[in-house]
Amino acid sequence: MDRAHDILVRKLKEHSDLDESDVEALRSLAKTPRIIGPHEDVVIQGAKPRVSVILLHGMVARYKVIATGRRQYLSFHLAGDWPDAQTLFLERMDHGVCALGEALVALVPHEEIIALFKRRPNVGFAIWRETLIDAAIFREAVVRLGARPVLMRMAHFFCELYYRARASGLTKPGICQLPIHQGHLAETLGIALVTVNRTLQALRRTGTMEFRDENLAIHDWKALCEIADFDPDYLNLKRPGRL
Amino acid sequence: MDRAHDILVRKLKEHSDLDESDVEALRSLAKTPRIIGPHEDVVIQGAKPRVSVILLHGMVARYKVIATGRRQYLSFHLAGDWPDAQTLFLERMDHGVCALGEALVALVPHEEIIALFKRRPNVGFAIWRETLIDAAIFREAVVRLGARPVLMRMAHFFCELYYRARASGLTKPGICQLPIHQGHLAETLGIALVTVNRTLQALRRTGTMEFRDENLAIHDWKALCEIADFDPDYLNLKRPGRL
DNA sequence: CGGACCATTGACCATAGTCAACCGCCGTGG
DNA sequence: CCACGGCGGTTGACTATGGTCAATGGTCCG
Repeated sequence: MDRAHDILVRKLKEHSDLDESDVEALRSLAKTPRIIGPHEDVVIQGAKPRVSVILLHGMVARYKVIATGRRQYLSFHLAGDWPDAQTLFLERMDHGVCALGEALVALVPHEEIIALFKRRPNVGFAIWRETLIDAAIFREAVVRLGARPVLMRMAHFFCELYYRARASGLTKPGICQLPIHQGHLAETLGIALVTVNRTLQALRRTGTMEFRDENLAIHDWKALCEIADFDPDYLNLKRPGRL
Repeated sequence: MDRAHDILVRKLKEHSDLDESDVEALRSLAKTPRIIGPHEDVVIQGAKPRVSVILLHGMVARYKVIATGRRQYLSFHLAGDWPDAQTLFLERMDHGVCALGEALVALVPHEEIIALFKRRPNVGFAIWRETLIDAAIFREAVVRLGARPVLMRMAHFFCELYYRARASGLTKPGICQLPIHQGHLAETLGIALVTVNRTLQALRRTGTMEFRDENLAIHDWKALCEIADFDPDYLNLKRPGRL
């Protein structure tokens, strides 16, 4: 699980400073690998996990199901993300986590992590920061759903995902593979499936981006950001990386 | 500022265990009081504050303004809340905080708080938990905006606010004073002002609640929760308190 | 008394939702 | 081998929810 360690450290360094001893301490954490099949749940809504999940490969999504049966996706996660970090201090999962394509995760026991925080507060602060960025992403999702018209909403969603993927080195220039289907978009953006389809076409017609067959192609990043009113500040990444 | 200390400790104890020394350590924090006028900003979007805000009295709201000029409220805060706790580890405010009615806050220097975490990890964990509950509330807001029809959405909003106010002892039985106007509701729930008005009327007609003149009256809590599909689990409060 | 602000109402409109059919691709099994 | 079924995506016709625009009323305050 040395690869797990590298991915985790790389991600935390996107926003936090870690010294040699911090990195060393993170290496010492027990990391149990697990493969998750497409659409399989990694964490069940309502569970009380005693381990945390670090995503090593693939994509997972967090979601809630409400009484009407409708599913709402909350966020999408890429390699290095820690999609259930909040279980460190919130006992019960208020949502589920599922894999989109096939995913590889590492499981780390809570007690080890918390013991580590006491030894090395800086590691705790880095992970705390990770959870705060997570919250910042939710805030932006609130704005997206509450204040942005549909075209802008979808454009903004793709901007965020592309930007984050790029910061983590998961893109080819202008291209990004995402195991996301139109149904996921509907349940993320709060619109009907047919509207997703029509809005994707409208986005294609702008000439700025194209999403089909699980592939996102960015043709004109700057113009797309204009359409989306996208400003990556809220992601709090240290090295913006020119796009 | 002893009152500030009491309010803060009381709030943290809604979800976390603090021992005598923890409480004592929190008492030692410097707390500078400040009065905020109605609609005045407590924290400006884009600022890089070196102090954190603890709300002692009144209500504040967090919001973002997007390029179109539309304002989206993200959350509302009651006495004891720590509306900008994330500035402890995220340098730049991605949103603003404004007072609704008149509000009283206490300002606490970041450096003191962070030094305290190193001495007493448990206090850090309590405040970390506070920020995680904050994130849980944003997640629920995402679901509200993305998945719930308008009547349910508004009912859910009032359920949350009433439940939180009650947990903090800020309600009279079935009654809660909230300095919120219909315009705020529109920019919180992602609907037009006229729709707010009509939906409030629809809610009155259900006989479960009434909101007018800044007063929320709950007539039938259980039925209202049904309409709202409200389940307070996500608030992670220790003592649910029968309603 | 006049103006500002908030709430309310009515008439009309537009965006997105519902319903339903069809296409293309792929994997499976007769 | 090809037929079939399932799934994801696409399209069209119609509907409905909520938005826009505009006017009115009430209350508080200067």
